[in-house]
Amino acid sequence: MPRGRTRDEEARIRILDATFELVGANSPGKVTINEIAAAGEVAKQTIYRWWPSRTAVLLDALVHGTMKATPFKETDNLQSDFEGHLRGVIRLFNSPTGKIIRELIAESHADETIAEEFRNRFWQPRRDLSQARLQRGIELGQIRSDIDHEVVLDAIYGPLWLRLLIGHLPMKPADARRIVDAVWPGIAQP
Amino acid sequence: MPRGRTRDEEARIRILDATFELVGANSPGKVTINEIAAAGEVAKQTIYRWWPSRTAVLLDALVHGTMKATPFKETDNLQSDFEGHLRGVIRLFNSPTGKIIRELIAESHADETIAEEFRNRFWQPRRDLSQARLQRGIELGQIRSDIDHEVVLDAIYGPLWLRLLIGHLPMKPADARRIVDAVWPGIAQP
DNA sequence: GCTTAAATACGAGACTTCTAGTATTTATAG
DNA sequence: CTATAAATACTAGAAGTCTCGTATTTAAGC
Repeated sequence: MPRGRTRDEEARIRILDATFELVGANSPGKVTINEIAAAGEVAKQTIYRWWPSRTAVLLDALVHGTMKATPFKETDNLQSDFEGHLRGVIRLFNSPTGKIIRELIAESHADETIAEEFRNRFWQPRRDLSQARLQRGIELGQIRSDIDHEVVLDAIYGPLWLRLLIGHLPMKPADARRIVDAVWPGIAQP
Repeated sequence: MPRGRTRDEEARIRILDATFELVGANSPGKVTINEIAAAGEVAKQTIYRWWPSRTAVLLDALVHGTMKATPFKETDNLQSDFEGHLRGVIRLFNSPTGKIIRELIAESHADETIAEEFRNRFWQPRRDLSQARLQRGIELGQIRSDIDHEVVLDAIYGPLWLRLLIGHLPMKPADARRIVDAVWPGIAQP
């Protein structure tokens, strides 16, 4: 047991909650560290004692505020499982979470460390989930075995990310069906 | 003919060229206006006389440096036309142009004006090109007529954008074939 | 047990640094 | 005479650092 005052766990949670809420609520512009500190009722230095940068706080807030993975059912109909999962992710992206993701992607451009952490802590776990399901589909003979997993996953989830980041069109939960329908014939076992 | 000294056209080009080169060459971090001014051998105020913001310069530099649209052949084989076009775009995204696009997307997050201009001046023209080709395919009976164009285009080009912006995997020109192959069965006229 | 010292965290806010964008002044081209 | 360009000082705002006083917890001395 280390000596000294212990970390204020409630402060940590207040910081992450405040960050998540501020970024999700405030329109595009940046949320400053001072605002986060004020909203979390915490001194700025308390933030910098535990996080190396503003962006690191954002990333933690994202992971903290989106803990529960979007569910991925496992029925005997793989196609509708994917459709359901995609629909869930679409909903997630249309919530405040979407704004935080956008901001993190933006910041990632200037900070490869954050880019990597984003992939490791947010992107990859979800990716692995879909990937495993795809693999299972192959073993069950529902999916062609000669496909490039990465390309298929990018084709299914890419349109959603594209619309989130470019903003040319909204992405509705109902689009999940269209997307999966468009891609499925190319990957299903004939 | 306007009175007074005329605009220095060479300076304008030096600014755009310098911007394009600096963003493309320098690793992730931001290129500052001062650096651009120095590299273009121009006073900072000369930049702000003609562009409203740093990001506006970036956007002009992108359009200026990527003038020639990636070619879109029109043979009797629509599938391979799409594949060829996608291959071209992949190559473009792997060049310095890719970095400028990433930076612009990042900046767009905090500036909806730029986001809109980016879509209008870079995204939409290319989108329209692909869209027209898709429409033509329908008229020729090669493509199903009941598909959602937007979703199909997002599925074809989404993976590329995804890999550019997330950086989880590189996108090679050879992937163009895999992507189009994956999507095509879902849209081709049976 | 009780007191005290050591170690660490927190709050508050001044301070530093960096960069976008503005303003001013002087020179130069049409 | 008029508008642009160069040079450079200036303003504003935000990230991140530093300092100081205070609070909290463990360990040592008695």
